[in-house]
Amino acid sequence: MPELPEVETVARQIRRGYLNRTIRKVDAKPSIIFQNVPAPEFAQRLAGKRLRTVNRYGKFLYWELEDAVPVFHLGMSGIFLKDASRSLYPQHIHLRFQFEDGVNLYFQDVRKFGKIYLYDRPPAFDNLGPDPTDENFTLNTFRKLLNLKTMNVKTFLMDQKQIAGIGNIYANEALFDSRIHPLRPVNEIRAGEAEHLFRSIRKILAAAIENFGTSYTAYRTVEGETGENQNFLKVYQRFGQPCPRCGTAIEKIVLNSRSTFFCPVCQV
DNA sequence: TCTGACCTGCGA
DNA sequence: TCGCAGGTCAGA
Repeated sequence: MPELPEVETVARQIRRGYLNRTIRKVDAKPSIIFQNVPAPEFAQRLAGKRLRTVNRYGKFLYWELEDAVPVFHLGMSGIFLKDASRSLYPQHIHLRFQFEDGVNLYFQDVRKFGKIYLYDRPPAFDNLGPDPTDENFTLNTFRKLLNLKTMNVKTFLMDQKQIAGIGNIYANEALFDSRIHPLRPVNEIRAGEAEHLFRSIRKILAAAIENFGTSYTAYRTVEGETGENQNFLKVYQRFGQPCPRCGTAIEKIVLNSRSTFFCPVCQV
């Protein structure tokens, strides 16, 4: 699934439905998605613990329980579901959390690119750049990040070491909104353009969160519903369709093995 | 900095 | 059968 808006949607829904509940039991299928502890140990260490906080940094979701902090990265196809009967791929459910009062939460990941870690305390995420929804992420910080970089701007936006949370959909959309060509070298972006891009990133991500994320393929909310933001995308997956601003056909190129969509007239 | 590898499902 | 899909790594 999942870029920042999808993970944020999931975090909010888990917070709303599960916060302060105690996990009675965890069923964990052995799987390559478990990174630093095997599935049985993961299950054993969470049993009996109360869910105190649900947090997100970039594309990472993490929970705080008494002395255990599970960290989830949803990869390309990881989703949480409260009702297993809403799963289209029950054979790919890796985790079931049984909370008190018979409430369940399932983790499904068809492609198994997701990753699950277990720590004693919240990680620092110090290998990641700033989260663009954080209030400490200012235009000034953004400008400093852009300086001295020679990579193209789309690669920059998707590089989690630079900024944490933006993936292929929202990199395309933010560049369209700010009228910047995806291949522009970062250090050649002018001050006014940098400010426009900064505002576009915040605006695009906020709107996507409002719309419960983008369901292009696998992503579903915890309720099992599709998001709604796919109805508002301007360029992503719109190759050949008219640019909503100027009517020119949207172009598609491959950049770092990822499809990249832009308007060849509006974006310079 | 680029490419392939990791996985599975789907549609052309 | 092939190419492609909201991601990230290791290794050339």
